[in-house]
Amino acid sequence: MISLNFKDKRPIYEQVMDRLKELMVVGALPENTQLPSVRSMAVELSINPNTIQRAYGELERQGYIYSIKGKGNFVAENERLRDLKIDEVKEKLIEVIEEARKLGLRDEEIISVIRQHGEGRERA
Amino acid sequence: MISLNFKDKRPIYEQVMDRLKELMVVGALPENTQLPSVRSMAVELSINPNTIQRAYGELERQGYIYSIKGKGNFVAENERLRDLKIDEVKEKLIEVIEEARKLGLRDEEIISVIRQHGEGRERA
DNA sequence: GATACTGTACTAATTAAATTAGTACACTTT
DNA sequence: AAAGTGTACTAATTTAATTAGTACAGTATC
Repeated sequence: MISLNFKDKRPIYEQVMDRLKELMVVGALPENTQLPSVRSMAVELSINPNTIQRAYGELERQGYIYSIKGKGNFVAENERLRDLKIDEVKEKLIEVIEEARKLGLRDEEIISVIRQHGEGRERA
Repeated sequence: MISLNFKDKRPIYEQVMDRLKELMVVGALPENTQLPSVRSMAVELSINPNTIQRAYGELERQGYIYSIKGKGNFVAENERLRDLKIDEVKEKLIEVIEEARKLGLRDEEIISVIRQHGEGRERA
């Protein structure tokens, strides 16, 4: 389900979070799906259960999953998921835009970067 | 010239780099200006000279400054600076755009975020 | 040449954060 | 009761950033 990139110097729990978010948002993990248990996921990735626990805990805090003691961790509702992730991306986008403007780039220049980079995804 | 934010959990050398980049690109530090020596900057910020050395070394590697042994570190040419920073930001922008598209956002939606956020900077 | 700056390189010690290790306890299902 | 689940907690380890200290080379000035 997940594979780790050890070249990446970000913390493991963060990589796990990002990968799970992607799978959830894309629909590979539908809403209310039960995620692998903390222990089994740890075995699968050959890392410590505490690290998974941390990832799950953060994901729950952010609203991506919900957990039921004794039962497991489950994917949150689809609508919720998409909104959460879109908000995250918009946040990032705004940060970059502000940085670009500090450099004196005008909106039209920024937008042209988007258009020039984007090819063939419009009708997807 | 620089002040550190200890709440920020990014490495100090990275904060120093970003702040200097900003000062250089904005023009507060014109091209060929001599930067504070490794040792004096360290005293000013109450941190270790090695940390400044690392920041300067990285800045040179990235092309923002050039150093002359025995003389000091100096701000690179203006044209160079702006291009470097703009490339950085465009890189970041493209990453965010790609993430946004994965979520199914169309270019028009992304662009509308930019326009809605940007107010009053068009004529700056 | 001597002095006092500058950059640069290097090793060792310290600090802080992530990760691991191990244990314990509560809840659910069978 | 047994076997799974989540959760909390402390302690040890590992890793990266930072500090500490020293050394050496180039520049400028006297």
